[in-house]
Amino acid sequence: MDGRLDSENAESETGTARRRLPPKERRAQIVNEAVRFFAEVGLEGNTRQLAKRLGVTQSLLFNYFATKDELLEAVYEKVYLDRLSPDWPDRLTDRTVPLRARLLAFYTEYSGLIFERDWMRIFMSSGLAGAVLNRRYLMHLGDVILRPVLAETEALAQGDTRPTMEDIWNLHGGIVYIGIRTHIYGMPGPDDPETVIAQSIDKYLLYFGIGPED
Amino acid sequence: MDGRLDSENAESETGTARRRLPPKERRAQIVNEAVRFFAEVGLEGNTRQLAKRLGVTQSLLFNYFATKDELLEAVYEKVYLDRLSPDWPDRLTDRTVPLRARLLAFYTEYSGLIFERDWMRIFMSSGLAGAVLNRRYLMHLGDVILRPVLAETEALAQGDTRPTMEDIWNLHGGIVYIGIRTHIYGMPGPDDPETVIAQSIDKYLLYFGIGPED
DNA sequence: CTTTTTATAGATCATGCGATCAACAAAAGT
DNA sequence: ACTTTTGTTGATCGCATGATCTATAAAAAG
Repeated sequence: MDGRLDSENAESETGTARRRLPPKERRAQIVNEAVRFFAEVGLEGNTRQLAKRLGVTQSLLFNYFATKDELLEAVYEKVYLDRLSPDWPDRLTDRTVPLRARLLAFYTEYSGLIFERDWMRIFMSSGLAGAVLNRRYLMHLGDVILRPVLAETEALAQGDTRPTMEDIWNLHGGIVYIGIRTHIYGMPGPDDPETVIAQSIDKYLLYFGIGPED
Repeated sequence: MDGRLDSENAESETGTARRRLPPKERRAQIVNEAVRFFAEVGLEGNTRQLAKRLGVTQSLLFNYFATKDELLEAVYEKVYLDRLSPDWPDRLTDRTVPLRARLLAFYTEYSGLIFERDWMRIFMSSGLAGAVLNRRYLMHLGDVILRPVLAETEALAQGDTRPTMEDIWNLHGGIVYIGIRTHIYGMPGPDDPETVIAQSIDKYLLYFGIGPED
């Protein structure tokens, strides 16, 4: 259950065969395992268990991070970083491609990135804890993704109902909720998320009178 | 900040004017405050702080609940109970009323109940912690609300795309996500949630070719 | 008024946790 | 080979927390 050893950590059962790693490497190793660990047990998981998983002393952790909070910050950064690739604003506003195709491309890729247990759980935990990075991430998402989507929808909307940011949040929320259901609540999810995502987008576009090929 | 006294708890500044309450009353008082407390600080909030809020000794808590977990169970029950009034299955399937009106009635009332900080945060915390009550609640919701909605939609759907449970979850998730955004992530929400809810429902119905008056 | 009951307080225990520090040993430098 | 550097350990501190237990006093019972 717990005596989990990293295969690379060749500690034999006899005693402590200590391995020295270059600081960068060890730090990365710690953060990587910490992501998985805190995602599983919550942010209040204790450092001793984490150290045990790493096959390392608890005190070693404090050689790389002054406090547990500092370690958690590193976890947040690791998790949040590069989750939104910087070319999406451009791709979402590339009007040579139908809006439906753009949205579909974004949300299939994005959902592939975030419908992941570690990410989902840490994002939710840190959100509950009021982490600043959390809000920053959502603001960023609003700026570089949702706002462009709003502009693109506005440019194509046919009826008299104009889209608002709330419509985009609604689209977004409906999709993200799939991940919440499965990874936070532990409920069974859809067999094929892509289909569900495509339908979400179609519902959204239909409401504003936008056809699949614009 | 903390020296919060219940108005009914007339402890003067001089010393301990202890008040004896009938067990049922005190128990209820503890659970009520515990809901607010754990919603704020998370499920790992400590019993001493909670006791302080109640103007009561920490040891008293353990006179009413053998363990902290038992107290948390009581908190879950208190929070989850009567959140879904039992007449909704009937009202949702009452075909003398247009489906749009039924959905609107349900979600305006339901959102009024769940778009509340305490509920939202405890539901999310307990979900993350893997509480059984959480999954039970969602199964229940699926059975008594979402499944009927699916049946009603099926009966009225016009096009060739048939609705599935995932469509209902998508509608539901998009609406619930409003509460998550505001109360878990601490982001600003819509000025008027009812409008957003109405639009969600309209999107949903439009997709299946169902008019506002059926 | 007296006795009995019991809700509550106060002190304390046991443990788990974050954090510290001196000693050790594996590399790196010479 | 010897010295220096530094990644790592092991022991330990201080504190917070859940839980226990006995004494107390407010009601209830007689």
